[in-house]
Amino acid sequence: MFQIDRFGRTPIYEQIIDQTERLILTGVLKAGDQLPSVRTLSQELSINPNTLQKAYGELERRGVCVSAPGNGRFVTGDALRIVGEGMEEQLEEIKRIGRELCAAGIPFERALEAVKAAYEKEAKV
Amino acid sequence: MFQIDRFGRTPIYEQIIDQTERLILTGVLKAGDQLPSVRTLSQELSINPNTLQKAYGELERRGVCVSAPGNGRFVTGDALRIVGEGMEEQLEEIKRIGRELCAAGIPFERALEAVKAAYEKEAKV
DNA sequence: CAAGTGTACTATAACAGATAGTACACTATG
DNA sequence: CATAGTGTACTATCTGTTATAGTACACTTG
Repeated sequence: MFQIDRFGRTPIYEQIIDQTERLILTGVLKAGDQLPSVRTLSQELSINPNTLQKAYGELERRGVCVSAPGNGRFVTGDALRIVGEGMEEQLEEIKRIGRELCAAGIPFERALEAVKAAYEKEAKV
Repeated sequence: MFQIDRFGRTPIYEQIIDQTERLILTGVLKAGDQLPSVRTLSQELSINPNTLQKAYGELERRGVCVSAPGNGRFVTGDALRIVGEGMEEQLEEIKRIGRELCAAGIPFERALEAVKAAYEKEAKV
């Protein structure tokens, strides 16, 4: 369910956050679903419980999940909307890269193809 | 000529690298041009000479510039080509984000508009 | 009560980024 | 030659982030 890359630059706790949000976006995790517990997932991924706690804490701060102490941690009803809103920033990132590509003389068609390919590939999956 | 953001996540030396390459892409810095010296630029930006040395060292490793000890540091003839080739990675980044946008339910048109807007904005400048 | 949950806390290690300071070698210029 | 300005090398230190280890406590369900 989760895949950790220990050698990349992105910290583990960020990978957890990203992948959890991704699971919500793709509908694998729905409102009310229980997230894997800190202990079990930390064992499964061979990471420290504190690292996981940090990731879950951030997701909670964003309103993506809530904790029920003694019970578990669950996806909120707003999770999908909240995660979706974060995509506006991604659009800004695309614009930033787009300007660089233009400055580099990369034709608009190539940038367009990249986005198109991404949508076609994602749609298949 | 250079703008440093001390509060963002991107390290200073990476900002120097990015901005130098950007200046080459936009034609502000051409083959044979001298780069600002380690001492003067470090004073101007209020950063440590070592930090600048690190940035310049990486640019040199990439073949973007060469150092002439006792004389200065200059943009190479291959600089524009080398920097341009790095743009392939940016296209991959766009694909990655594109897939996320698709998963988030952002319509293809919106992603397309973002790229289009970037190219139009850059072309004006 | 027992097991499983979240939470809090301290301590430690490792690493990256940045700074400070010093010293040396080279080149162009006056 | 002397000087100023250039690149280079090196050590040491500081800071913040990331990750780990270990312990302890509180809560809920069965």
